[in-house]
Amino acid sequence: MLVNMSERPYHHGDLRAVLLAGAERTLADRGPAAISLRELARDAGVSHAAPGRHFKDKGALLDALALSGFQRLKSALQETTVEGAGAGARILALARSYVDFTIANGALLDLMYTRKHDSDATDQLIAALDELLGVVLAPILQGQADGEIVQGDPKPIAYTVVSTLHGFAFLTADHSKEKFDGALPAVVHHLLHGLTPR
Amino acid sequence: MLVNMSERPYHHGDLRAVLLAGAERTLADRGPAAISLRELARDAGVSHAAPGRHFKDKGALLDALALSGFQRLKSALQETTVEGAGAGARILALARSYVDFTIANGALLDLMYTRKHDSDATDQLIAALDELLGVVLAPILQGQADGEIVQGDPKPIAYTVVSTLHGFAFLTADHSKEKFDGALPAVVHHLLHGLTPR
DNA sequence: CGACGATGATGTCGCCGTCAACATCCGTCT
DNA sequence: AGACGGATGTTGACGGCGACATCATCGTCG
Repeated sequence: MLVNMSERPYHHGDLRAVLLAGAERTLADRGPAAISLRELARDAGVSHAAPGRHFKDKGALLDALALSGFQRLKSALQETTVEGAGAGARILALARSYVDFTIANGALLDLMYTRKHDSDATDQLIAALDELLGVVLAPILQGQADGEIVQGDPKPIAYTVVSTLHGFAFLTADHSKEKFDGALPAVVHHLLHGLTPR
Repeated sequence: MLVNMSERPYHHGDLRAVLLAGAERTLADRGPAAISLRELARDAGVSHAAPGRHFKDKGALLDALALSGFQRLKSALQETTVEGAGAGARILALARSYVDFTIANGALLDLMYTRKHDSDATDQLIAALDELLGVVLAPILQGQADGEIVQGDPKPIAYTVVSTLHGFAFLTADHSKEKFDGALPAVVHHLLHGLTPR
């Protein structure tokens, strides 16, 4: 099972991963329309049809890319641990992570949410999104147990949080970072404490 | 300046609009990747290079499509007038409009937010998004004047509202309508009254 | 050691976007 | 009126692309 990484034998040995990495690079550099299987093959030093062995068609490659994006986003959110802080601080930290990911991987995030609509991996991608929802649900349940989050069905609460995070990250990615980034604490504050006077 | 709409002379007379309409149709039916200038030209009964007279390249057509989407979304939100109701009802109505538009024009909404990232019409598209922000800002100012919305800088409040609307609409479009649609009133309630106990 | 499945190479097909060169129409200026 | 020029449409060509069929090579396992 050993692979010689310095030479270039008949079999590449790592082609699938190289193609995905190259695709993500062009995605970030020149947009999704610039992703070309043939170009990726050239860059990998492989024939123009070789990618077909690893991805049924171009869409399958994009799906794999989107899926890896969901996994990384989920990891980023899960690793956002705030030691001993309250529910508000936890949600703010989640929001920061989401925004950071969006800024660092804007085009990838677009792809993640676009591939879901027309793709034969829709089910997998929606499942990945549901896992994201789960990551947000946990701190809410904890917050309810601690009396820091209002009681009631936690799912609509999670929807509210996820909606706001996602929507705000989108605004941040589209406009210049400066314009919105400073607004994040205020937005989370309004999310936590409401828009109506108390 | 009169145009004969029933015959098909050398000059089409309405090609630009026909191309846009056809593109939107394929976008909704078969996704953005299925949009082909040559196919649109065939459907319009015109030569394969004719679209080039109206759109510098394919990207320009997609930009025009996205821009028209922003204009229609803005109109839909502006026409969402709730007679004599409070700020909460106004925001709920805005949310419903946004969700309705998303469900009816999911692929178009994707395009609207994707073209912004890599396009030479980025400025126009961002300006269109800013106008959307303005549509939400107005009811908030009104609500503050009426004492129904918490005082303070209205912009972060508008960001919060827009973020939640956009994010929730996205969730609704991605998952099945049934799963999320019923949650809209609860989400708006949490947005208005906050997540922390009062 | 031989067969087989996985992976890659080569060649081909049709479609696409774009451009250049040419044709036609229409409003406008003289 | 009539010529001109800009806007719009046509024709032909070029290179790139995704997909497929066919052949070549490799590693593995019986």
